Amino acid sequence: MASSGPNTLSPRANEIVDAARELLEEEGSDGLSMRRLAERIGIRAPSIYKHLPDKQALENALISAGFAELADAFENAMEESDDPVYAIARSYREFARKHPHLYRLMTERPLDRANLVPGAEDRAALPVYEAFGHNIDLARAAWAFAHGMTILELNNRFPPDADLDAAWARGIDAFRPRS
Amino acid sequence: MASSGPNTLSPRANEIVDAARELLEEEGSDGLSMRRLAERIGIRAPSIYKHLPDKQALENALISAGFAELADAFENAMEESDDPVYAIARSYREFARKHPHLYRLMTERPLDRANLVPGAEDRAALPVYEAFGHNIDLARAAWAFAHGMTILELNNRFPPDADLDAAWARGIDAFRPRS
DNA sequence: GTCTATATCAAGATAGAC
DNA sequence: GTCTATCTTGATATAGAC
Repeated sequence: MASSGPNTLSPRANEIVDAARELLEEEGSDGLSMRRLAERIGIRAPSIYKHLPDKQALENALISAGFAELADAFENAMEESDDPVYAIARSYREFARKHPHLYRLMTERPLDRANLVPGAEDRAALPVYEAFGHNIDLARAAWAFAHGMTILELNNRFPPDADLDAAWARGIDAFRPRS
Repeated sequence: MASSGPNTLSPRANEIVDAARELLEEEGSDGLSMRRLAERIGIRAPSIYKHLPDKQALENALISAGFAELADAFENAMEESDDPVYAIARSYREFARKHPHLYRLMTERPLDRANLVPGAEDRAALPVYEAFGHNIDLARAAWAFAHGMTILELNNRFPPDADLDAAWARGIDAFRPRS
């Protein structure tokens, strides 16, 4: 039977979400308005509401997709590396660099968890938990470090001459299980 | 001679900034509009512009004050403790908990450094640098950890049952210089 | 599935009188 | 130093016709 969950969108709705993703990545959250999105598709803003209930639903679809992609990246990285901590850190940083506006959307506000694709967040979290030896406190601390580095860089908070590779390396080293 | 720097505000302007601080702390950045600020003071919004050039100037004054207070907190904490890393981390977390909306304002966007009170940011950064043995990469990584923990908590990103004290402790431990 | 027209709201900022 | 009046912009969203 057909699911009525938040992940089931009509084909047309999916086209709109795809366009929203492009708009988001090009112009950031501020550029992602219903009007501008409609303009890009070639329709009028009110028409969007025939396919998606509101803007929150649009953002939830983008965020869910983001978590799925991040989970893919983590899983691939873990397979190809014998240094899990480094693999996770590098793919986290890479994801954020590649999709800075999506990353912001995914992290800057509370999640509307009830309306995300079920399991998407957990699937992304699991490889992190595993990479840190199932130590939940360590995994959370390491995530905080990675998010802090990422968002402070996106917000231009480090001096222009700061060696961020070195800071990342120092942090990764700090969180690596000690022999 | 009188300075014409960004830190010289008229007495009336300072009253307005004080009211803005209250409004910010009570209602967050979204509540801090020129109209609502004026309402709180008992004047009309356009009158504010006779004392401050624009909203950015208002925010810069708030941010500069925030850095000064954070620097005070760091300096006091360093004096009273023989564990600099812990002292910095605890006072950082305490500042953010006490002034979550100000903390957000101070960290969520690029700084308009040219128009902040000169030296305010540096004065807050110095104790951090010193606490981490003048290791700039370590200091930056530790800052990223602290900011990540803080902002992820403010954004409600940890599970409700997460033991954040434990995650903080684990992170602080990771960044403490090893014997 | 898309349209026009509109409701509703709120923001930052300026001109010019008093 | 404050006022009224106004400009300009832009957002989400709904009603109802086609």
